[in-house]
Amino acid sequence: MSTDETASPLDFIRTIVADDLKTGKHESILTRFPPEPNGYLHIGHAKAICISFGIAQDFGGCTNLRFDDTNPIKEEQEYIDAIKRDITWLGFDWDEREYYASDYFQQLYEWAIQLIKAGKAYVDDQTADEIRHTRGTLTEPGIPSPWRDRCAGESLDLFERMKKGEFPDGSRVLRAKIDMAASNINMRDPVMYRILHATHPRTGDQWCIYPMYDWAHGQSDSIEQITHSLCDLDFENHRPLYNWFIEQLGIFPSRQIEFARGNITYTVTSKRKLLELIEKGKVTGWDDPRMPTLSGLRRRGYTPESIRGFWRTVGIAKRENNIDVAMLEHCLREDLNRLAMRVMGVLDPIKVVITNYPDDLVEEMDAINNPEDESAGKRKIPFCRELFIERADFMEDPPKKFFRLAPGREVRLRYGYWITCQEVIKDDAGDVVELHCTYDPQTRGGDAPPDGRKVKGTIHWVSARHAVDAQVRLYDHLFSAEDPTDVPNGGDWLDNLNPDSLDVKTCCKLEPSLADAKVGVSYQFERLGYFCVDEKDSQPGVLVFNRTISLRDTWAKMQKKKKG
RNA sequence: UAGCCCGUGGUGUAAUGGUAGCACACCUGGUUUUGGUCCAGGCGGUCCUAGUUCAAGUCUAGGCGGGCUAGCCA
Repeated sequence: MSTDETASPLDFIRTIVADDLKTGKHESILTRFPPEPNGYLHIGHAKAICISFGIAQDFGGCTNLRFDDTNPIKEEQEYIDAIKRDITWLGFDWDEREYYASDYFQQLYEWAIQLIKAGKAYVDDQTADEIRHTRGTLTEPGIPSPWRDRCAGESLDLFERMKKGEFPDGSRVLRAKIDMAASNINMRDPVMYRILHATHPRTGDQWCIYPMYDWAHGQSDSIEQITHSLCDLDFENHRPLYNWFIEQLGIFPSRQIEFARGNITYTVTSKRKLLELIEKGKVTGWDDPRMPTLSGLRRRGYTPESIRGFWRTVGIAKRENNIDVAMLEHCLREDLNRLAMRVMGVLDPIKVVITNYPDDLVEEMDAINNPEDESAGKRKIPFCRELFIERADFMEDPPKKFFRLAPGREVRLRYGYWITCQEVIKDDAGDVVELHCTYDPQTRGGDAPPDGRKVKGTIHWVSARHAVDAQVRLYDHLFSAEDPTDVPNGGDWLDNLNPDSLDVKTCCKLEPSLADAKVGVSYQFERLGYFCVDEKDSQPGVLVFNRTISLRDTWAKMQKKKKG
C-alpha cells in the first residue's frame, strides 16, 4: 500500500512537504485533524483525515487530533466520542496527542492582551448589526468603528470586564485592528472574541468569552508546532489573517495549505443537511446505513480500507469536483471481493420440489468459501428434495438471453445438481407458487454429466428444510439526483430524496451457516451482493442483514437499457 | 460588482517547456459451477484568442467559464 503511494507522482501538498524536508525547513512534520464536535464525521471528513494522517505517515511524521471546541452552543461530548471512534475505525491513530482548542483558552487570552497593548486589537461596543453594516461590501470598504481608536488602557479594562462576565451576550467584542478597507473582508478588523454566557462541555463556566475560529485555529496550530495545517478551500480567504496573527505574535509559523473537498454524486456532505435529514425523519439517525457518515457507512458494511483506497485513487487537487459515486462503489467491491465469505441466500423465495429426489435424503454438498482466497477453505451445505430459489431466476416465458430456469429448461444449482423444470404450480390469482423439477443424479456437485450436455445458467438456492429466516434491507442511493442540492428555483433539495432508497425484504431464506453470522463481517450472497449483519437491529434468531452493495450485474444492466 | 482560487476525455487525477498517461464509467471479445472475479481490446480530452519558443496542457497577455468570501459559525 505505501509502496504504491510512494511510487506514484506526488500530489501538490506532498510535493511541498517533501521539499520542506529536503531543504531543511523542517526536520520532521506534524499535521493535525481539527474536527468541531458538533456532528458526526462523514465521507468528506474521511478525505481530510486521509490527507492529514496519510501525509504525516508517508513522511514519518505525526498527526494531532484537536477538537475545535470554541463554540459551546453547538458542541457536545457525544460528538467527541463518536469522532474518536470513527477515526480509529478508519484506521488512524493519534496516540496520546488528543488536544482541544479549549486547552489554549488561557494562552489565547494572554495573547489577546498582548495585542491590545500593542495597539493591534480593541474592544468594540457596537452591536452585531452595526458591525455588519459597517463592514462594507465586496466592492465598498468598511467604515471604522467609533471605538476603533480608543486607548489600549480602556480596551484592556473593558476586555478584563468582558471576561469577568460584567456584560451581557453580544454587547461587546474584541476585534483585531487591521484594515477596514482591505479587499479581503476577513482583514476588516475581524472579531476575535465574543461574549457567550454558555456552559462549555470541557471548561464549564470558567469562561464567558470565547475565541472565534480565526483567532483560535492558527494559534492552536502554532502552539502545537504544526508544520503543515491542511484544510479545505473554504479557508483560503482566511490564510492572510491566519498569517497576520502569527506574525504579530511572532510565534511558530505553521503553514496553512488548502485543498478541494471531495464531492460525490448522489450524496450530500454538509452537517447542516445531514442533521436536517435526521430531524425531519428522512433517515433513522446519524448511523442510518444510507447516510454518508462514517458510522452509517460502517453499519452499511463499508470497510475502512475501501474508503481509504477511494480517497487514495481520487487524489488531491484544488479544483471543484464531483466524483462519480461509482468510483466509491468500485473501491468497495474491490475490497469486499477480496475478503468476503461466499454464502447462498434467497431474498425473494419461490419453492422448488425435486420430484425424483428421495424424500428422506439429505446430502451435504461441498462449497468454496472464497475463490479469491484458497485458505478460506470449504464448507458443507445441505441439499434435499425441497428448496428455495430466487423468484427472479425463473421466467415462464423467457426472452432469448435469459439463461436461468424456465419450463422445460435445465440449469445448474450451484454446488448442487442440474435440474429441469417440469411443471409450474400457480395459485388462484395466477401467481407462480411452486416449481416441480427433476434432477440428474450424474450432476452431483454441479458437475457436467458424462454425455457432454451443457447448461447456460447457474443459480443459487437454499434447502427449504434447513434455511434460516432473515430480514434483508436493500439500499439504493439516498438521492435520485446526481447533485441533490441542485434544485430548480423555489424547490426543496429534499424533493431529490430517492423514494426507493430502502427496500425491506422480510421472508428471506439463508443457508444455515448464517445462523451465527457475526457483526462486522462481510458476506457475499452469491450472485446478489455483499451483506452484513445489522449491528443494531439484528438479534440471535431474528436476523437482520444490510446489503452493503450489489454485485455488478450485467443482466440487470441489459434489462434496464432495454426498458429505457 | 471587488479580492482570492481554479479550468486536461463523461467523472476523478497525472505529465523537469519535449510521445497527453492512469483509474472509474461506457462499449467489444475471451475465461468461468457467481450474468461476480479475472484477462484482452476499444471509445473519448488540454476553455478561447493572440504571443514567446525549434517545441506550449505547461510560460506571457487578454478574454470566457466556474468556485469562495460581506457570521459575534467552523
